Amino acid sequence: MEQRKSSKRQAQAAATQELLLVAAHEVFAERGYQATTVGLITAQANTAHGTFYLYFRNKEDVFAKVVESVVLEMYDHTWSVEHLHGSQREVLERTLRGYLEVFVRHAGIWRCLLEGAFTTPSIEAAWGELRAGFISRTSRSLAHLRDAGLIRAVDVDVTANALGGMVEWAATTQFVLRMSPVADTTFDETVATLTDLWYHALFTDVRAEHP
Amino acid sequence: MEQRKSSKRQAQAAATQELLLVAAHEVFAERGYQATTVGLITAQANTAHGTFYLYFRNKEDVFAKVVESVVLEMYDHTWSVEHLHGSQREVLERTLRGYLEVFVRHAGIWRCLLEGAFTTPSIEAAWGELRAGFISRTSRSLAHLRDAGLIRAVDVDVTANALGGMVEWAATTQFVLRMSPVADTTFDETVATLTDLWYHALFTDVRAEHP
Amino acid sequence: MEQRKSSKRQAQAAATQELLLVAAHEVFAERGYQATTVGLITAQANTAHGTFYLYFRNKEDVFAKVVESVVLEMYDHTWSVEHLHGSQREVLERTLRGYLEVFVRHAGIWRCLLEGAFTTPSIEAAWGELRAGFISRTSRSLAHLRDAGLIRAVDVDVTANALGGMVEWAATTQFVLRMSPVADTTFDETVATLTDLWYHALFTDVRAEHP
Amino acid sequence: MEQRKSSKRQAQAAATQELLLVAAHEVFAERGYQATTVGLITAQANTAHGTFYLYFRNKEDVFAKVVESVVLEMYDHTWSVEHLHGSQREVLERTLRGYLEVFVRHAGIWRCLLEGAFTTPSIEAAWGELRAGFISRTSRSLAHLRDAGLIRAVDVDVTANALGGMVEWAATTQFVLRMSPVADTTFDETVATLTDLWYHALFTDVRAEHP
DNA sequence: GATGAATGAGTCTTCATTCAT
DNA sequence: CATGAATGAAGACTCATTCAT
Repeated sequence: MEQRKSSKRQAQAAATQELLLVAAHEVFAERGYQATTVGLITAQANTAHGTFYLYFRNKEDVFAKVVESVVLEMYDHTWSVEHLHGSQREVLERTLRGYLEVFVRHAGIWRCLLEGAFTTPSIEAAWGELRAGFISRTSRSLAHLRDAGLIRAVDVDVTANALGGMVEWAATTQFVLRMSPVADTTFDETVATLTDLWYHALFTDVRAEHP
Repeated sequence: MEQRKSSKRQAQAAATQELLLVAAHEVFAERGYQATTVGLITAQANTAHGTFYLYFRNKEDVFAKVVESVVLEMYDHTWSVEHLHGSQREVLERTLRGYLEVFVRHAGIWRCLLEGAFTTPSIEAAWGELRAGFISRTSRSLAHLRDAGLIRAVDVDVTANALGGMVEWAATTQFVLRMSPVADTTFDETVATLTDLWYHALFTDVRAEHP
Repeated sequence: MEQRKSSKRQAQAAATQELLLVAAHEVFAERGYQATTVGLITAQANTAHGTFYLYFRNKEDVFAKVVESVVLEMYDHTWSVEHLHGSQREVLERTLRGYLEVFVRHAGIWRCLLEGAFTTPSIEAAWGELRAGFISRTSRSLAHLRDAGLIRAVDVDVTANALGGMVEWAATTQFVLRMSPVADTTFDETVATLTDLWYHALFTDVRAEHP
Repeated sequence: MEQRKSSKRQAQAAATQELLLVAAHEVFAERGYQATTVGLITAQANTAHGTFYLYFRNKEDVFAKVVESVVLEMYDHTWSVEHLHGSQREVLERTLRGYLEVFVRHAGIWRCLLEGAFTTPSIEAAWGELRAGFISRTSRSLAHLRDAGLIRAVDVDVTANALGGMVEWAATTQFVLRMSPVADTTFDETVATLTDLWYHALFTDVRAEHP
């Protein structure tokens, strides 16, 4: 009897936490990091103000939890040797396209993440970890390709950070900040150009494939 | 006599404004945008709180003034066809090195600018303007080079934004956020790799120069 | 149980709001509109500064709430045809006496209301509404009396505003501003004279009643 | 030589003071008492901020000086026995019309005066003095008329304050506060009704003149 | 588990007034 | 006489966090 009651309570608790998490996601995505207040989150969740503090230490804490899932999804679309079918260039394009699609879908949270990272050390650190994993995986892929003679000999860490960052930042300036002169460029043009730049920057068979 | 009086006054006023500007620069660079308060700035400048409002409308206003000079200096180190002496690659390297040197020197303000841009619409807009100028100049240079047959046919706007952003963001992740795995990469390595990527991504005489 | 909890909470909240309202009333009456600060109100109520903002948007908001009850009470003592028992003159005197008694009791708030009205557009508007209701009712009463041939043919709107205002302003100069030469006139003298003026200004049976 | 210089200086000083006085008048009339700042006055006068304090102790001080002339002009249009030509009623009407014309012309300052009086004790006192003079003169006139048997036996002080206040306040509600229902009444209607009310409230030959 | 009332620290901004030039 | 730079006190408002119920 006690048991059942307790598990019921646990379920209830989990549901409430999820409720708050979803509400937080929505508010963060819409209003940004610092403009989001605990009050707005609980209002969105139809919860009492105090309930928030049963599940999260503070705004930083929820945000970390909201961000994690989103960022993981984004960085999961990493280009990895395992997915190689088709030519290198096609693989590259598919990968970049996948990444950018997720990016556009989560533009609000991404923007909020950048804001939070520049504002709050713990968020900066958390994001740094997630991003490092992504860059390292890219870096290892590049090392494989280099060892296989498919790409030029480059410093794979710096290169992974630079080219990965190129995509990340091009997407941010275009889809989040909507900066000119690229504000009106189409998604496909962007994918094509970024693929092209990655490809020529690294691959050795450039002349062969595009005579 | 009247003249001298007046000019003395003006000099004094200008000095106070400069004092506040320098103080603001220091505080912003050290503590970031939102953590900076008018009180901290006036304390740093050893002026009364109210004095601040004699010279600036509010925090946003000083920040705009602090940022402008810094960003202009940064974006002035743009790569332009006029400076072409030596091989293309050498010009490119010199340009990137110059940009990155200014960048490292002003890392604190740059970080603060990003934070402010993600926080405050007016800062976002102001930075957008400055950056657009920089990207457009790069874009025009690329168009010249392309017309001269020195680089491949690319979408110059997207490319300028992507490659310009690559440098901007690589510098940010490495020198401002100190993210692994590039946190400990040397300045020279970064310059070399970024130059290399730019070069191969665009130039047509790749094989000729590096057989 | 839930119910009782909730209603207890509600009672507590209502009590706090009432506490603040009473405190605000006291401070406003004593110090006037602009000299009253939220800090003074919360100090008087022994609550935290922030508590105030749980129940009121700002000073204007509390003031509106404080004023409403007082002004309604004041203007409720309007002379209306329904209350006619005794001669016209007796009814008139009873009405004016009632109004002036409430007036004297709330002199502090009345003074504050005038100050607020001349200072703050929204208060001016709110007071205007309340007063318009009062004047219109008087106006309608006058129309009835005129149609019944009891008073002379006059522009009832202008007359209601003028004679209503006469009482309002005589009371203000005497009981609020304590202006000479009426500062030391007794309450009863004032009632008598105002009644007399109203009466002769309007009624047709003047000669009959006071030959 | 010293003499001439000094008188020149005095003239200059007087001119500057006048300049500030006029500027203050304009600003007070337009923005009201508390919204007027020393800065606004000096800006309007094209004077340095500090110059103000050479001629006036503070805002209260200028305001007293601005108000005096205006109020005197207003209250000068008092109804006095000396001006009696034509019937009593005609004299009365001319007097009220004159008062209201001045009133409408100075509505801005009048409003400001009321605001200031309810805000600042010294202004209240100063206005009280001026107004007392006006009421007393009216009071004395009424005494004369009463002794001559032209008006009924009334308490002349209370009556002067009440009927004088009736006009003052009717004008305020209509021309300054634009309160309904009299906001759209014409000037002439108001003059006519106020005259009518004064007349019937006091004069003994009512039936004779208007059978 | 949930509630929501209460707290109070922290910042911005205005403006009267002074005083060195 | 005139200037205008500098001062600093004062008050409004927000919001993260706690805790009694």
